[in-house]
Amino acid sequence: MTEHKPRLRFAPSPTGFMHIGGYRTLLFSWLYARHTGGSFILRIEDTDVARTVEGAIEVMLDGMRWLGMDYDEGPIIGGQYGPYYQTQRKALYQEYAHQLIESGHAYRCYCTSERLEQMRNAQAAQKLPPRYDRHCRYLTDEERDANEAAGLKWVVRFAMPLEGETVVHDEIHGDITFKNSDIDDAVIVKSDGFALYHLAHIVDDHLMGITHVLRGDDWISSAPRHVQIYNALGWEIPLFYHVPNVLGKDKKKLSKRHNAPSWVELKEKGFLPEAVFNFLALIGWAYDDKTELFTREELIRVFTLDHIGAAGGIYDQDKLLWMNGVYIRQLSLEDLVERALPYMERPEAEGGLPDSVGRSLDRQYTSSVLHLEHERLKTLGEAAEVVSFFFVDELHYETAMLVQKGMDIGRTHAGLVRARDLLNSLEEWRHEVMEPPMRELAAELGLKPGQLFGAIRVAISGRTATPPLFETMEVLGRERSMARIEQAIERSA
RNA sequence: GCCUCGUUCGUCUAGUGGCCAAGGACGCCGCCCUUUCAAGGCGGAGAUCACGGGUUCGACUCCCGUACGAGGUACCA
Repeated sequence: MTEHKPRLRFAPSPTGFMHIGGYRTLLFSWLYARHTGGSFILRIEDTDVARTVEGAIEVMLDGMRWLGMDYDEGPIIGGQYGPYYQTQRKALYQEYAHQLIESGHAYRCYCTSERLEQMRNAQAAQKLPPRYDRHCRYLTDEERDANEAAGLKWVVRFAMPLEGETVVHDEIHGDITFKNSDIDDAVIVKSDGFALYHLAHIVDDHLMGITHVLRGDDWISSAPRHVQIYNALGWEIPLFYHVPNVLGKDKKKLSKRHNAPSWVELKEKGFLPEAVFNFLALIGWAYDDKTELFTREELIRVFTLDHIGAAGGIYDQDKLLWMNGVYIRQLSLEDLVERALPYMERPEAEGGLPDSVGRSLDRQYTSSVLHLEHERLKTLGEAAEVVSFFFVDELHYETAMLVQKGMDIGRTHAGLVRARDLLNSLEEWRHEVMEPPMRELAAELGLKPGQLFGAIRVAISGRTATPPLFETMEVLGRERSMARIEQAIERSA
């Protein structure tokens, strides 16, 4: 019944940790599958055993989970088109490789890597494009038998048509035409018997009934080879969408070493997955000329493939930061506390509160602290730093910070003394109660509110920027606030 | 080198022949609000739509070329 529904796949290879650009392409496929009610399949392209990195798949799957993307068929959960690891499909590829050889579309190549290297060097010297010279394509039966008898190792190469053109129909770029003579005979099965991407993904996509292939546009150059293989096998070609890659600030393809964060880093910095999800959807895709804040459900509803652009987009962390702030502000206070707590409670070295602060944090108190900081936060990760003065016993600041613009140490001291006395005389420790008389005091002292309040702000927090002063003091508590003002009075004496 | 793709404000982008002397957002600047910092409101700078030719009554939108950028050119994906 889902037979004619779209089936999309994402096929990562576990050769490293996938960066955020990979998730963007994954997101597009996932969104479209969900938009159409089709299926989303995950397939692990692990044929390059030598480069496989331990744990890469798990981290990748965790990233999907973090971002809120599920899949209908794939590793762990399986599915009716499995297995979903290419290393477990080896026999399948060999079968089709054999079929291609039988039909004359592929051949065994016995060239050694030494010979190939020599050949390429010679081509480079003559400024020719490096291309396999098809030496083994034209071996006689006798030569072939001799090679086999000698037990030479071989690979399978796909025999590209020598003449003519291949047109790749791409839903984003339109038709792209290649001269067949520009494309050499690629290896499709290695000497260890494993198929390469060029063969494996075609066999899999076909057998798994994939209807839409979304992949990075760096695949365009090998796409003509793929259509030829589809043709040779007599299979229907899925719709191709070569989506633009996400670029780094230097406009180069993202690479983990270089300029791309992994989802783990984003999580550690305290970006919300829903913000990252929203942000990612907007690189290379746009709904209209103004809407850019979307919930997951909205995105699923409005996401279509025809709005994907053709040009590569740069990953702009500043905008992500802004969007994350928007999402944080939309959180209820309870949610904020719930989600910020783990960040605040991690070790100081990892960005948490100073280790001197006992864990676990008092929820009620943290909640009132976060209430004040809510609209000021851009990431969950920065919470600890910004609110630490609420939790710490000792404040560290330069005495000079107490002195506000247009003030001197003497007047500051005097102001603090008068403020202390006034505050001490208050019946209630609520900001509405503190503020009016404090304003009067400032006026009486001939000071601007900021001059008096600024000094107190530094006294109670050790900082020049905090949430509104009296609310801060209310949360900090009477004891602690007065003790800190007292200290400031001593320091400024 | 060869092949291919791409090119609208610094960045993400809207724009599918007239609605565009190009709209939104981030960032930046200024003003307002204001006890600081944010948030919010208002305003501003910022793109001769890479350049040059066509096609057309009319082009950011179609075609060709050039430049620049990127990708590919592996028994990697």
